[in-house]
Amino acid sequence: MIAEALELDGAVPDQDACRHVLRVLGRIGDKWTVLVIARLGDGPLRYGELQRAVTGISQRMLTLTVRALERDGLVSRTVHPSIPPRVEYALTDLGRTLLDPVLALATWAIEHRGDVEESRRRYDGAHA
Amino acid sequence: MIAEALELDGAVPDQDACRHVLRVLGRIGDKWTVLVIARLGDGPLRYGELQRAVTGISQRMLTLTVRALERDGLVSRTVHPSIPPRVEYALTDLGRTLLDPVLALATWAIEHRGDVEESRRRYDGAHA
DNA sequence: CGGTATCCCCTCAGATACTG
DNA sequence: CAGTATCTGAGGGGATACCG
Repeated sequence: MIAEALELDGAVPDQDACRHVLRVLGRIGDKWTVLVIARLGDGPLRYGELQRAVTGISQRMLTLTVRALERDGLVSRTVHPSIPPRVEYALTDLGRTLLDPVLALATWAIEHRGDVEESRRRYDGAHA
Repeated sequence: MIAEALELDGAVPDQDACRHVLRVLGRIGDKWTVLVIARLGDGPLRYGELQRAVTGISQRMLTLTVRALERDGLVSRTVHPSIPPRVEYALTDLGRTLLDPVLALATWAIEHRGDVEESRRRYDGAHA
């Protein structure tokens, strides 16, 4: 079922579309992207605010993450030419459309957390 | 909005639940997991069938992936003690509940693929 | 304030060879 | 057939220092 969605056709799998989906999944699954998107989901933030909001992220990774999101059109970067400089990041309309599916996955993770952890305990116990 | 879902409460962010969600997202986002789940979504497969179905996966990565999925209770592993050995992998009920949210994300990726690629072209052009 | 540049570590994933 | 063991290279990510 997912295989069909990923490949879009029957005979020859659409490797290209499939890899595109995987790249998006990889982006979503990386260490910081979802946290940044989640924070920006509550409204625009300046660079420093964003760094404080996403606990533990380094300047380097924050910059890399927002740059990648900006390149993909999910986040906008607005420079206010003042002293000191003021740079605001916000979700674009496209970025906001990502909120729902990501939230669905987060909800799944929370709802089934107990099941997963119980399964892990059983597995680790059995394979001791 | 997602921040609230990830953290579940207001005053003190639930770092624990948040990290759990991130671990699930990381698992989903890794290179092979979704492909394996997608293939098993069509029905049980043997080890070798699975490897042929997931183009390019090495024995090592297939084993690591299915072991992790088994540990989390998303995939079942059934050994038929025959000669030659026959091991079947299948989605569990829990694993099947993951299909919908993952499909939602895959659908988003496909629907908005054009937007993302256009944005990338503009970004790369502007920052040349 | 909002970044870049550099170094370095350490995990992840591929290739290869071997086993019950 | 269904794995395990070992080696190796690439790159993700932290720490630090510096710049407009």
